[in-house]
Amino acid sequence: MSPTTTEIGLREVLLALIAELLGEKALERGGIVLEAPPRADFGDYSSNAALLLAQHAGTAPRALAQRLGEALAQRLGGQLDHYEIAGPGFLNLFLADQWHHAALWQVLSEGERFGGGQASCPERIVVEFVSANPTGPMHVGHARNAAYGDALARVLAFHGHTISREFYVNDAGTQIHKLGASVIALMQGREVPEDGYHGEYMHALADSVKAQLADSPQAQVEPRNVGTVAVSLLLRTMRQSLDRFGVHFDHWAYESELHGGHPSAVDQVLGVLEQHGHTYSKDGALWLKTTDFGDDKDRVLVRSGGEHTYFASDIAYHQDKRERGFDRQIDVWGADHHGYVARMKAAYQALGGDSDELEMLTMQLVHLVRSGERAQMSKRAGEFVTLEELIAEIGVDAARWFLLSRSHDTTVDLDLDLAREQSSDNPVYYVQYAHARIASVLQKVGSERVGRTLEATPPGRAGAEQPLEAAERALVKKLLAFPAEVGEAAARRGPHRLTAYALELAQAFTAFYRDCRVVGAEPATVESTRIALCVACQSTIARCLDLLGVSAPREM
RNA sequence: GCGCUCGUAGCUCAGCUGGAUAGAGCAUCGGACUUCUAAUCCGAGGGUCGCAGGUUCGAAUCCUGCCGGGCGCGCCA
Repeated sequence: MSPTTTEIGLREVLLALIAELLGEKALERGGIVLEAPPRADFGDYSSNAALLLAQHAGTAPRALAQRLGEALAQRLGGQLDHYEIAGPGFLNLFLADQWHHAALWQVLSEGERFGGGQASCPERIVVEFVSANPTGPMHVGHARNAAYGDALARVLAFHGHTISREFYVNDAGTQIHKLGASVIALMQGREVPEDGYHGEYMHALADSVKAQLADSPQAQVEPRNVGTVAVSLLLRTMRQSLDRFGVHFDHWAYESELHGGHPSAVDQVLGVLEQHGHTYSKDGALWLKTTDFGDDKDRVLVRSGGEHTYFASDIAYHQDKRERGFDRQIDVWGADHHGYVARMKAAYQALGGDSDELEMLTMQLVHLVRSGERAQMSKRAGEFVTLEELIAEIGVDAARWFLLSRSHDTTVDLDLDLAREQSSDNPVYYVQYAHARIASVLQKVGSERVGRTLEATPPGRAGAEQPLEAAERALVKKLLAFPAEVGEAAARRGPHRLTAYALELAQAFTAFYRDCRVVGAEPATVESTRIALCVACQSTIARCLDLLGVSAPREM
């Protein structure tokens, strides 16, 4: 099959022509795009190449566009219907139905791989996300973090990278002591200390800890010990919740392990920093000179009392990830951590790392909206909406979809009423419904007929001469946009783009379904083309939903 | 006060490494149902892209200032 059949292929042809006409150097000028223009009368694809290269070529933009157009028309032959020069020098391409047919079969021939594996430079990437403190249940903010981190990991993996998902467990330090003290207080029927953990879940937790430690009364009064038991119980439920949410981790990294051994990982990393002269002592504490690397003040690593700060553990954890050989580290953090980015990047450089290899993405807040009113989450224990409650109320699919439909750096309003609605007003149901509808159509067609269509070799794929309906062309083009969407979603760390794309694709299919009957279409070649469209569209919708972690039901 | 971030339709948000008449969903209004799943579809209205300058052939997009919202500024985690 000719490489000119896909959107990407077209771009390659165009670039090759430019190199031939103007020399390789012309391509060094970036920004040349070939994209679906905003209006249909600007053609199927449009390029700004002439605008950008006119100066280099020493000709007027429109004249250069004309040259490119002529050369392209010669190269593409019957696949190009015609081209136009528009505005200041845009080259607009109007592709023939023959091209659309070829492109559709190209999509089908790629099968499961369609849109994936395009990363030009595959990397080993560790994505650390959620990492909720194991001192209480996860709330809606964690749900967003989980949905985002997981979808990002899926997108990056599909794009061609090797991904490890990690959850960093803060199971050391004073908070565990506090948790233990709080549980002990409850077990003994006392009030929870002022600075302890309150909240409804603590009572059930205390009961569970008590049951676990029933046969060792002494162990029930040691805060650190009780805290550790409580953490393991909480972690178990967190893991279960995440499991139900469709989020799985490859590795659970425990902060406590960074403190074990002689010397511990933390001690070792402090040694490295000291050795490179990035630390100093002041007021009895050990400081890291993060200001040398762009932070606005230096940070404490070891407090004057001798305890390590959380920061010190975190540096050790990032060093550990470096030593495990990842090319890139992505941390997905809560909104309240954004002030932490500069110091962590500084520390990473102090370790000898390249700060570009470390990306810290901070998630903005989630507001729940119910009956048009914002249900603010309170930080006060016990009043937040938990991940479990969110799943119970709107289900995993809707929860993930809505949490993922916005960019991670903007606050999101989650409308619980809309999310729960099972109608076309609800985007997630609309997309799933399109998928189920295709499954139904294909079932009506029959697997034997579908198989016959897909197995036909190119010459047997008659129908390439059949003119296409507008809705068919539009659907082919929407399908072809998928690889670029995946590429953008991966490059910009923005899986939310795929929710928008999935909706557009579902809309394109629905328009096609309205205008073009599939089952029994005459002649058989037309039916074959439509079956092919259904198959390609179904698998692309399914792929999109899978990348988002949303199910793609075959019937609804 | 300092730092980061956001400000786009009535609402929630895309678009932001500069491109043509700024998009989607919801809401509103007007239409369509002897269908391959109506859990649907078609159409319409709705915008000084916070404000003001600057850069240029061209700015929602880049730069500066201002206004407004959010978050963070500990030898807490």
